[in-house]
Amino acid sequence: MPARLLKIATYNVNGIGARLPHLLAWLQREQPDIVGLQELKCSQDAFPQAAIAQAGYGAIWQGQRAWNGVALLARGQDPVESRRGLPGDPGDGQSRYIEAAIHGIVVGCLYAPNGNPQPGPKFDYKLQWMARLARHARTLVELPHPVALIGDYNVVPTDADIYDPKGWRRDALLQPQSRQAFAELLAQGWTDALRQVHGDARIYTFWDYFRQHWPRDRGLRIDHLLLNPVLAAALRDAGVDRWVRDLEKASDHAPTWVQVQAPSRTGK
DNA sequence: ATGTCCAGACGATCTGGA
Repeated sequence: MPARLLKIATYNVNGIGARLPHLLAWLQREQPDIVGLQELKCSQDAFPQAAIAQAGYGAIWQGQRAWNGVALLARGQDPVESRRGLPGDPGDGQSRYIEAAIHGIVVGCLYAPNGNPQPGPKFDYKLQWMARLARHARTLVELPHPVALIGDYNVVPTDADIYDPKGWRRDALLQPQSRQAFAELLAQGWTDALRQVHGDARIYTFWDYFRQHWPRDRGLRIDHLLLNPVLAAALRDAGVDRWVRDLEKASDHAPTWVQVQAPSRTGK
């Protein structure tokens, strides 16, 4: 019997109010099984649950007025929520993490802080948040079932992940401390799925709105799917749905995805 | 400093954030 494949995707929508038509068109065409969304930029009450249910997806979300906001969508089922918010700072009111079991996989959806300008309090918050993420990730990586940590990490891991590292050298996304935080996750045993599949190929997931960067393909790779060893063994393909970035009034990010062999229902 | 887009606000343009 052929193995069933699951598509897991992450998409920073940059405002779900402005981007709902794009989101629905993408769900219809690509039929991802598991979706993490970031930058909803909507209050908890304003999330378009009815339209997403109509498209065939159950959803959980953590909204926030105007900024941040994350959601998880599950094709044909409801996510089973396991966590809302990163542990380690009860005073952190920013909506940046939500986690659930979907189709037999534990999925954490994250929107890491941008951190600009650096140095400064926003950069300090970015590094503290990444340290909290690392502490939580350590509790997930060695679990005996498949786990994915997907989202906008706001980190360009290496100079090969950006069109112009010199032009961005002072940006928070390229700082050694930011890159070290990402590298520490990989050192725990997580696999960077896009790099695993594509080796040294140029891959971008974000093209800012300035200076016609999209038409000139001047991008950054900052949306990542990290897989624990159990799930990495099931990895079959990975990619970026660039056609979504080419739509009129597009988000500055494109959906980024992996295809994995579905876990067996009996478990292991 | 620049570039562009989103959401919100005592709004018919400004601001903060990215």
